[in-house]
Amino acid sequence: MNIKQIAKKAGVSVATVSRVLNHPENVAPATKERIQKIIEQEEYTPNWFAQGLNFNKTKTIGLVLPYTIGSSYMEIAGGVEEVARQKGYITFMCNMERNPQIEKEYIDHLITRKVDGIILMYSLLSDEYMAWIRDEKIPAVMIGENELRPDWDSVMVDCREGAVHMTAHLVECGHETIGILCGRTPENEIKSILQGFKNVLKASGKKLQPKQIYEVENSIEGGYIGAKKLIAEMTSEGSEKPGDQLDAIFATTDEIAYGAMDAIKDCGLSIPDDIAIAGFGNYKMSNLMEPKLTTVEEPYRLMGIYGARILFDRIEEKSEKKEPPKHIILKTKMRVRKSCGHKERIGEMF
Amino acid sequence: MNIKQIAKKAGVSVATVSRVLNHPENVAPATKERIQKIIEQEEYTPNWFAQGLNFNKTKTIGLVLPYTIGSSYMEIAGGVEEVARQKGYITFMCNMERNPQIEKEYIDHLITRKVDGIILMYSLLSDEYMAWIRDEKIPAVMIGENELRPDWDSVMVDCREGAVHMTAHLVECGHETIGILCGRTPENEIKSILQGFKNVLKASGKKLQPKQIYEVENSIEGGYIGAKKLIAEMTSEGSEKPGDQLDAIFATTDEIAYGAMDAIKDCGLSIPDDIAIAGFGNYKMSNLMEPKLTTVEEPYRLMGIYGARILFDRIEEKSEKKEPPKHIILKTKMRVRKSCGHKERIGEMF
DNA sequence: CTGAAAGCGCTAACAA
DNA sequence: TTGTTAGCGCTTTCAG
Repeated sequence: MNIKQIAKKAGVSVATVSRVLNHPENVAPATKERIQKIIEQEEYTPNWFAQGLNFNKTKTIGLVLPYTIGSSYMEIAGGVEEVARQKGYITFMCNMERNPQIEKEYIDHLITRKVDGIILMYSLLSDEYMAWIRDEKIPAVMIGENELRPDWDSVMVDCREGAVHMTAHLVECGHETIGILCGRTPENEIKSILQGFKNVLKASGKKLQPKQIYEVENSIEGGYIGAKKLIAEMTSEGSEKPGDQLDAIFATTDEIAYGAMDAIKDCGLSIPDDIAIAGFGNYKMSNLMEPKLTTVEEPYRLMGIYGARILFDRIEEKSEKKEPPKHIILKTKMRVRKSCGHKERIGEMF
Repeated sequence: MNIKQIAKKAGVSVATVSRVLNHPENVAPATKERIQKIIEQEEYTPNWFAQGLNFNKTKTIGLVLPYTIGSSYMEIAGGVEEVARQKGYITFMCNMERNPQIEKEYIDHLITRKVDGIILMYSLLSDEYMAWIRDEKIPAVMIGENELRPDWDSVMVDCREGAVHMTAHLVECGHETIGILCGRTPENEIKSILQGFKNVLKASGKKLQPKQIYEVENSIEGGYIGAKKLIAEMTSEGSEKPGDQLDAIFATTDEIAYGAMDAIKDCGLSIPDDIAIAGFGNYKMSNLMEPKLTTVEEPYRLMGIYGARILFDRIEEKSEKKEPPKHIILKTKMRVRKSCGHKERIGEMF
């Protein structure tokens, strides 16, 4: 059923039908009602392409994310999707598998498909490529970058501060030698965690040898392997107790922490008495680990919601006066549970 | 940049440009190359809407899912998305929040947007509504239905068999009284699990009172609350040990099992000595629980991959001769770990 | 308040 | 091999 047939059925011209769809105030009430009834009866919906050809708008956004697994990503995605749905938009899900090549291909697809806006989660794109997106004049917002891109709207988390709090907590719990398992985005996100970690250790006079810092895959397996290596590395020669030189492990991701916990247990060690463990993210399961994982909560869903709101503000923005880029920095929150051995202050801090 | 401008730059008609795009074999090599060079230079891409208006194809599919959280859903989604990407398609993610109203709205959106096909995960739609989708002549495949819809392509899991294996295992481990925590899709999916469970109990002469069967939200919280109630219900009057009449809990979902484990521990009970616990799904974390969770593995990713393949077969199918609906039934796999107290056969069964 | 007709960018049938 | 032109379904300007 197309507009012509509706027009014929109503005994009017296509222009009039189009008007009741787009400018109903310019149609005589009687005609309008008659046409509306027919539209309803026939379940007529304007052809998407024809409308697009005229309006160049799709009520569609693209969401590019690193993986489809991983609760943190999906919570952010859920936040985005919720806002989009409320606004009447529908969302393309683009799983780039943390591969910049795939990310680019997807963005090409999105632009070809005339999405009204794009959200880039933990993007891997170079600045040159971003410049190209800018040229396409399509609104985009970045979520989860850690290095600020001043030219782009973004939502980030103050990971450095989170790491500072956590490291301070670890020190306060009496841990002398703390190892760190760094995973996550290849280049940037761990940087600030590591920075916060180092600063606090330095300030509190704890030693930090290079071998205490370990880079791992951001996954349960990565955490397992990394912890095993770290423990092996931190064992005195001839000691029968593995990891005797290590008091605690700070994992830059809860997922890594899960794997590390498994590894510690596999070594016959107890958490937190032999080795304490701290995570980052506060994934849903962290509260069910044994012992329950002390971690830094990141407000994932909120990141998605804020990101989407900024995007829709841009989309609806009158193109004449563009506001300068917005940068939202969200705070983390300590979740002190049992895995770090803090005796008194179990509960929530900060 | 549009086709007209390219044509002018190349000194040819738009038809010729269109030809090098769609039927390059019908263009003289020299002209073709010249035009291609210009297309590349100008980074010209045909207008999506104009093309759509002619082809009525979008290289786009829609994926409707119950939630964006929950590793099982996202694994299925990941499988779909992978196949779609390989085929050059891009996927709309429609989170219906397990609400049939939202599901319908999304499907309307998808149809309006002229997607080439739709995948419905754990759909809540009535048969009448499905008939309406049929009228729109848009290919759709169902993933995760349990009641077979003979008219529709579908990928399902043989949950009944999985439940049979698990229940048999529980019995074999020596558990007399087994409670079951039913969650998941409101109406259908648990049905066959429950059926398998009942059959085995009956066959092995175990008792099964109504109070051993408990319906819960399909979530960690649901599992926690449900287990608490179940335990309370199954405690002898005057007993100081809660749940003394209960030997094991079968959760129809790993998520429910997680919550239940937490509840059991909170009661001061040990797993599996006081109460054993079994799950269903084999989510990623089940291997990290303490004790490690014995569960029935569902091949989630595969469900997505198969579903997508069927869909693309349909999409590419010559409309003349339609093949009859395909129904793929995937098998589950036992993952015997520690939470059920089986002493000898730790490892994999079946 | 309504209709005729041009145009959005592209494809393909038909002619040359 | 190439060009001309009629659509695809809709919106909107311009007349009436």
